[in-house]
Amino acid sequence: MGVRLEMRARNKKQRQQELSALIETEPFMTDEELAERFGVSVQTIRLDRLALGIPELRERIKKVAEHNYGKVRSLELSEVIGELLELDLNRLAISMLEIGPEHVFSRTRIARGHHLFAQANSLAVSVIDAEVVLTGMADVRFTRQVKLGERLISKAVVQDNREDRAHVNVTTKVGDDIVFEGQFVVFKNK
Amino acid sequence: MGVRLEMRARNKKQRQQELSALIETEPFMTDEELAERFGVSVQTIRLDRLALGIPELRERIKKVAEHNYGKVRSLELSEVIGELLELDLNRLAISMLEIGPEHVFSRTRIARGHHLFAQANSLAVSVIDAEVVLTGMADVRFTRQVKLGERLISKAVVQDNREDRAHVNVTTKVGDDIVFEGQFVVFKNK
DNA sequence: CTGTTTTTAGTACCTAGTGCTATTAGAAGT
DNA sequence: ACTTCTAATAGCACTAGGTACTAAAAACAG
Repeated sequence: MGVRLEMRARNKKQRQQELSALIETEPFMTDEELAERFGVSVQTIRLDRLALGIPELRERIKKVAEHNYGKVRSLELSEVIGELLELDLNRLAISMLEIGPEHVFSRTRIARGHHLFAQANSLAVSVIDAEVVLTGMADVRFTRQVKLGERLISKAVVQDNREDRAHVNVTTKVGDDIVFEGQFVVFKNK
Repeated sequence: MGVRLEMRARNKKQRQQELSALIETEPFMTDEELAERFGVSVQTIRLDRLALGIPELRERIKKVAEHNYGKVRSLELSEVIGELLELDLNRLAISMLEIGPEHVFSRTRIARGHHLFAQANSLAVSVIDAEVVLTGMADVRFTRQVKLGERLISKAVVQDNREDRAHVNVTTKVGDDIVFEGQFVVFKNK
């Protein structure tokens, strides 16, 4: 293997790496557009995709559609953020949330605080048995950074349950480490 | 117009209504599958779609994909939740967030607290000029319910900016009403 | 100049359609 | 019975954005 072959190979390799990255960030490009972008023929792009196992445009679009269809539902429309593991109304609730790429700062891979808050808050709200429950106040502490891939186990315990409001303490752990603590005051509208 | 003609027309009308509804809830069906479902020919389905202005499968998939793509990006991957209107580093920042259906409890159409928190938290973090900024503590109050369609204007003011941490006050309003107030303590990792 | 890799070109085929032009079935009006 | 209408069906040419395959050209190493 000589220098030029290595260089050619590197050109190909580099193009394929860039192609992967580009399609990841911008999945809605046809082979023709990609070919123009890289200054190669459409066939080369097809070969690259084949080599990299990247499906065709329509499959990519479909994937995004199906994926996000479920994701938006589970992230935004479900009653509890995360997966509800236990629920003893007016007493205690436990949920689990796995930190994925959508939860972290891309640069540091550390989870954004509001996702921990969201898990805790939605748990505090759902542990209370009433028609309408809304968060009134919250006092929260983020005691340790949470990284990509970690599993957050959140536990909400009802402290004081009055007619119109309740105090709920939530503690979130990763393994044995406490990463989040919060006191929530929630209001009930019967 | 006789009885039979009306009946035929009703059959057509009814089928078209059902078709609209079906495609709305299940947008990933081909004309062939739809034809089978309704016991008519593919051409009839095509005519129906034409009459109802329903685009073809691929366009429908694309729409879902693009829609959710932008949504997940703006909800989960952007640096600031909402739209950044002003940024004076280490002093003040303002953002706007319009409450859509993805932010509310479907039953009550009231915004979930963690979205207000997310807007405020991300603003408090982004107003600080440092390599890495993470939320350490937060003390928040939700002073008024926020309903679907309302626009939240969030204002973050830096109170105390030390070497390793800063105190940021955030106030969120809908029009002149204060709906959220929070004190955030953020930590800097230089 | 030869051998290898890389790239390009071209063909047949596929899906899920559009757009157009018949044709057929069934009922209504006369 | 004959015409007229609507609804439904059928067929054909064409499209985008591909797959899968074969063949040829280009680039480069030794």
